[in-house]
Amino acid sequence: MSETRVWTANEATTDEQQSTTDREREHVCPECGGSLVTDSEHGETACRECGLVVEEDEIDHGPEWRAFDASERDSKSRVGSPTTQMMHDKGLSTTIDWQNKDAYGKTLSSNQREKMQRLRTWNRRFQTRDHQERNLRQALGEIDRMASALGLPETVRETASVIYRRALEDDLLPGRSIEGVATSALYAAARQAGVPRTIDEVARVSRVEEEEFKRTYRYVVRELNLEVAPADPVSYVTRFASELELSDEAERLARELLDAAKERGIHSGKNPVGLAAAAVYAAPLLTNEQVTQKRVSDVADISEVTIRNRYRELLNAYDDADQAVAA
DNA sequence: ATGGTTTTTACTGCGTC
DNA sequence: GACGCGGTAAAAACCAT
Repeated sequence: MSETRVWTANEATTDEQQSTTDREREHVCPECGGSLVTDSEHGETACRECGLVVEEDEIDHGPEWRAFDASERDSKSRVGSPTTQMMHDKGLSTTIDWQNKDAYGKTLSSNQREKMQRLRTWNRRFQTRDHQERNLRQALGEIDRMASALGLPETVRETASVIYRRALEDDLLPGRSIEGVATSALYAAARQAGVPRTIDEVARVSRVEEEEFKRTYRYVVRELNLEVAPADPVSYVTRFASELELSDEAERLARELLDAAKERGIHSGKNPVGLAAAAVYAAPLLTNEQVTQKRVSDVADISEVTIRNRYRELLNAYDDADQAVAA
């Protein structure tokens, strides 16, 4: 899988660095041998004779947004955020031309020139002062986008934006990416709201690499003294169960297993996601549904080994609890 | 930096379909 | 023979100090 990606990447670079002779060769129509003419504006090369369009859109007009799997995400996430592309000029802000000409190309009177100069000054001030605003707006846009992708409610987005603002005010941004901090804010907010998403889930919809995300998250939590309690394993059960298409009975059992484990204090120090994964693996065993460790491992992003270790503990704790009840 | 704990990776053997 | 499961050892990641 990664083979393919590397291959593609290599192709792309060699393409870009293609020698002029190679380019020359491509200026002959493969269909009729006629000469090709390139319309650079549209990045389209067509044959003058037969009209065959050889290459459409060879020029990259913008970033690739969509990633269809993990490896594509890796290769595409290098692109920046939309706003770096959309910076003021492409967006809504106005730029005032430096030439002292009006719209018809006539030169302006000295009176008008002074006026324009003042406008330019204000425009520039406005734009620089706006820098923080834009930063914030982009971050909030990112938070919104990711929250939607993760199905997180409005309240979580609000919490996330509050966290982000605090990070901004405390000068935590210099040295980190807007996306990274935005991602971290959202992850923290979701956990605080009791609707946690796994690190993998969040990383999957984020534009930053998982490593950077985790690093930034730790940093933000520390610097802002955020109080983020360990996630409750139960809060993952519903999602995992539905992804695995478990019966309601099994899902209920999974919660029960976790409750039993909680009472026995199996928890401390263990990854809550691992516990949840183990529960949604163990529960269907008891209800005679077939779910493989592999499937759970894929859904929860937890290794099969960990699932094995945890689910034994879960079942033991459950049995103990049973006996306690019976006695 | 360090040490202790947890998780992952990689490899193995065993039983079943 | 592939698949699911289980165990193990060593590496890696994580966390508090």
